[in-house]
Amino acid sequence: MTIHRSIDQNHEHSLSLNDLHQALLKWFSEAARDLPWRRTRDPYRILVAEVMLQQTQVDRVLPKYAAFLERFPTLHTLAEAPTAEVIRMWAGLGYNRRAVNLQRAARAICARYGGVFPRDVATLVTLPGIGSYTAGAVACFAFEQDVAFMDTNIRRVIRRVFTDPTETVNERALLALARAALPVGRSWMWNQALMELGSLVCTADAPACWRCPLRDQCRDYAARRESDERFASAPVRKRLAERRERPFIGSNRYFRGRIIEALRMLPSGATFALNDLGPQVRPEYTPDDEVWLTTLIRGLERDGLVVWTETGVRLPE
DNA sequence: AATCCGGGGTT
DNA sequence: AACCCAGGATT
Repeated sequence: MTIHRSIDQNHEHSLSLNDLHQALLKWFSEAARDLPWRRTRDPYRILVAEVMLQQTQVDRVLPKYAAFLERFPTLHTLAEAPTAEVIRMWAGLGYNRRAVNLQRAARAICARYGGVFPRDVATLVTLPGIGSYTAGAVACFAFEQDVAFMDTNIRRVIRRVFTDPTETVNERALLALARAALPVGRSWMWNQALMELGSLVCTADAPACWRCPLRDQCRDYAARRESDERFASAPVRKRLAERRERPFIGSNRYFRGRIIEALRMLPSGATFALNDLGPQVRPEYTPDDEVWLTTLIRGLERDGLVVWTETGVRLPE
């Protein structure tokens, strides 16, 4: 089935893609949150926001975003700052590799492109920590290009509105649908609106269809209205109990975070001796745990998050 | 395709 | 306790 047939099929009842654009863009202009990264087209500020927002909720990013930009107001200030300082400003956001990669990207832009921000997706994806989503988001939100990209919100909205609820659709097909649905010239607002809708209305479970501007044009809503029992019962889609998430406390990730947090407390340049770091990170630490600790440190070292010398462990300068 | 990578909030 | 979240990189 072609993309256009698939989209047209949604609107066989006299509703066109243009109506879909109108409905969502109108809703966005009325309901959108006032978020700082929507008030700028500075590619540096857009990039910082997009990296922070990777797997991290808006409410948690907001205060960190302001502080980070105050400390590193431009691409150059970030590129020239000590990495330790960048990692410190990342506290509370998690996935600390993002901080290192963000600075590496800033340095690469300065080194490779003379500080001139790349505009096209193909170049952006070559930068560290920038994948297909972030590259598309920067191209669209900073340079207002008509590009489609997938994040968890856009993916969910596109699937519900455009695809058969009984079928599974792969990523490539979803991206093709998103591309075909772009309103040329207004993709900035369109992509923002898709994300805002997925975040505020078309949520993962218990979507608020009654206040959705796309309700009458949504295949998922139509299907669930057909079988009203499923529509009435609250959980739309029960999580399958297979492959459950592993406990976080005690995990590798947990202790990596503890190590970085301990190192952040140190004055700049100071190192943490291995025998002091162990008990700081894990109260019941004994010398027998040294292999366990050094394995963690090697992993952090590989990610560029720590430096390990004879005197001990510290954040990279 | 799976797994790893933080950590806080929600249910 | 399980699940979610403006993903990316590695294997």
